[in-house]
Amino acid sequence: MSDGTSPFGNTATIYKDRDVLRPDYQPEELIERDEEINKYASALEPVLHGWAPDNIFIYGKAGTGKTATTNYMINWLQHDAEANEESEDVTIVNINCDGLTSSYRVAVEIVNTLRDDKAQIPPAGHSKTTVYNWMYEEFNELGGIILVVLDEIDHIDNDDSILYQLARCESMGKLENGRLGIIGISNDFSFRDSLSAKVKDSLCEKEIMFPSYESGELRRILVDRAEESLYDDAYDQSAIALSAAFAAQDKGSARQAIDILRNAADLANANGDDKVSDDHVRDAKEHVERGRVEDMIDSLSPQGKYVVQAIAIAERDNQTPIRTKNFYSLYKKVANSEGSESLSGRSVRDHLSELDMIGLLTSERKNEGLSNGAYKMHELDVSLDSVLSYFESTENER
DNA sequence: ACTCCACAGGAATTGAGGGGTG
DNA sequence: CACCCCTCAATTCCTGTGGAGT
Repeated sequence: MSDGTSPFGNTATIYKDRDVLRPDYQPEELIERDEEINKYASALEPVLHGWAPDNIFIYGKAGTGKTATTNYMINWLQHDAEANEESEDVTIVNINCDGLTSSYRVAVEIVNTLRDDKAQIPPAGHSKTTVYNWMYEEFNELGGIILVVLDEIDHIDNDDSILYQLARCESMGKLENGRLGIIGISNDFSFRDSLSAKVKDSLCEKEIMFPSYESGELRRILVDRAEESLYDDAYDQSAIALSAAFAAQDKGSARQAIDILRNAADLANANGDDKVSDDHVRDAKEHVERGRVEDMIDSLSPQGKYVVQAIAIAERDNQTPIRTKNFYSLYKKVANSEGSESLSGRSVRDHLSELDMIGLLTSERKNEGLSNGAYKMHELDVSLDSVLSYFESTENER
């Protein structure tokens, strides 16, 4: 198609500012989170008087504005602290714990964000104590008030010693020069309970719960974003309402609602249509769902993928919900046919419960007493088509 | 009320693989 | 180089559990 005309085709656009619909966009104003902002403000307010902040634990499902609200709050906090003579220097250490599965890794990440490029430390090799000591050195050098934000804190499994270290470093005399506050952000409601008692008490001094958005709230958020990002006559109100309704029906996630709208607008743009319509939104929803499923499966280990493949086969053959025992023999066939050894039943149970956690499938506990005992029934929790098409397309790559 | 099935899922361990220090 | 620290997927061993059967 190199005929001398621009490969970008028609450059007319329905977008005023497409960045507003990108997932990493930080809005200047937050809608529908007033109550949470108030609670947040009262927990952080002591900082402005030079006092130590409370530790804050934020929880709520994905896409409920936890991260956006946190960024909003710390921006204001730094702004006001600079303007206020009474307050000390405020340093924010913003860590996303995604991919940081252990206390050790989190400590390494904290040290590395505070150090310059030359003095970075590797993700393994040293002892935990060494890394903690380096971390305290960095804190002491900074002084003032240090706020450690740990986003997706639930990704740290088992060992919560980093949280203990951070929560208690003042009382253990490790921090001589400054005050430290922790903001923990979690999607997972059960994470709080899985913490050891001593960590729970100190980390959760203030708790703020972010409820899922309802359809009406999502619509107001979307209307606001649409006004900023799209030209007035480039979308139907019903398309906005439909995007909001889809997202509300699923998880009540604002991110998802905005994703759907952006994809719909991209579709309209690519087709050369001058308006985002309901049909674009419907197609976009399919596309977003498919992408989400692909991302989830992509992130799994090879064995995790066989488990997904097996549950999809069970679903296709109308065998779901399927009992763990029956699933296990099906899984073994799948793994073997893919040329792999099969895992023990115990490991497959672990994979199943992990897939339940991330939302690819759902498991229901049953119990039929003496004859049938206690067991679980599993079935797919996402569209079968998107899972099957994932495996068909990776099949072709080989 | 008590037993007992057939699993669920916690705990400890292993072995290969990332990296460190002297 | 020898020896140490941390990680990750998986294994083995084991205790917990809720209701049908007695």
